[in-house]
Amino acid sequence: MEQGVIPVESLSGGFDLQSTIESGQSYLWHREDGTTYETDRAYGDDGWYWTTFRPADRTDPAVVRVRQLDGRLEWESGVDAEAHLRQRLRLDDDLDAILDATPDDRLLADAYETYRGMRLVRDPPFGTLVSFICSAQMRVARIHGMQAALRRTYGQEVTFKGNSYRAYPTPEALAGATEAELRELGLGYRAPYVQRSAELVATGDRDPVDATGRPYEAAREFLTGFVGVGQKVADCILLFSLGYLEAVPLDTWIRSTIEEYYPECDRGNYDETSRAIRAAFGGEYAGYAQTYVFHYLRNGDD
DNA sequence: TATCCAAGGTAAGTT
DNA sequence: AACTTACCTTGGATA
Repeated sequence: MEQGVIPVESLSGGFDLQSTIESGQSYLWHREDGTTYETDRAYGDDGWYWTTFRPADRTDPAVVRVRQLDGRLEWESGVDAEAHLRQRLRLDDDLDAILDATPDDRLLADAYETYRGMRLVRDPPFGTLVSFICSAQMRVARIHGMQAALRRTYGQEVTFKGNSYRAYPTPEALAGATEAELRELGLGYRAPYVQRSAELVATGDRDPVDATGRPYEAAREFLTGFVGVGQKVADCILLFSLGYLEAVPLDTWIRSTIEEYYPECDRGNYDETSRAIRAAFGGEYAGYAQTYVFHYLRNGDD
């Protein structure tokens, strides 16, 4: 077994593991005790989270577990996972600099203050694609539960420290699923969207990674070529997986935030409203502002 | 106990 | 191009 410790004080702006993982940006981590996100807000004080990833030099997926305890980020894995974690949890983002670059704004300041240390994630593209296809008209806990069900049903088994885990399903595995099977897992009308989009990836017709490198709005447009992916879900994939930190998904929470705090940004359509709110959120790191505001307001301003 | 409602929207059909 | 409507399921609110 490999393991390591990353001192939180070595990270600019600190780190908050539970907020980062359970703030609705990632559905690909799981609590070691099997409970879903938000069943106990204090879980992150010392609880382990696990996920799987595919190391570049291996064919089989690897498990990695992390927890935050006494200012230390501890990890365990079957492989050396530190580089992966730094990328996956964006540990090298200069949060202090990002905060400094954020517009002087009461709402943003309160949100950043309340959840200091929360970072964006950089999740694997396919899992992010599927997660956010599943997110349509769903609650955070259920979206998370759907991903757990997909792992259990279609994921490759991985053993770590004597325990059995399931890797996130491959595109091939979900492409081979039937709509009826996916409905059995509770995906509802999202079931055919997931199957068809997985098929696009599995056959090579379209890969979410190929959005990378395009200008932001062109990348968003590219992603809407998947089934079940509109502009909002495309923005989530860009922000939470592909590193487009200026992306601001216009979900119900941000729309009501715009109505209450930034009414002049409501331009009546997605494209123009997106441009306006991204400008209000400071442009380059607008997605960071979005994620803090989303988490802050969804938890009731506390 | 029964009914209603909204949940991090998208696709398809209509004007 | 802008505007409706249907869509699965379920936990929590309301009656």
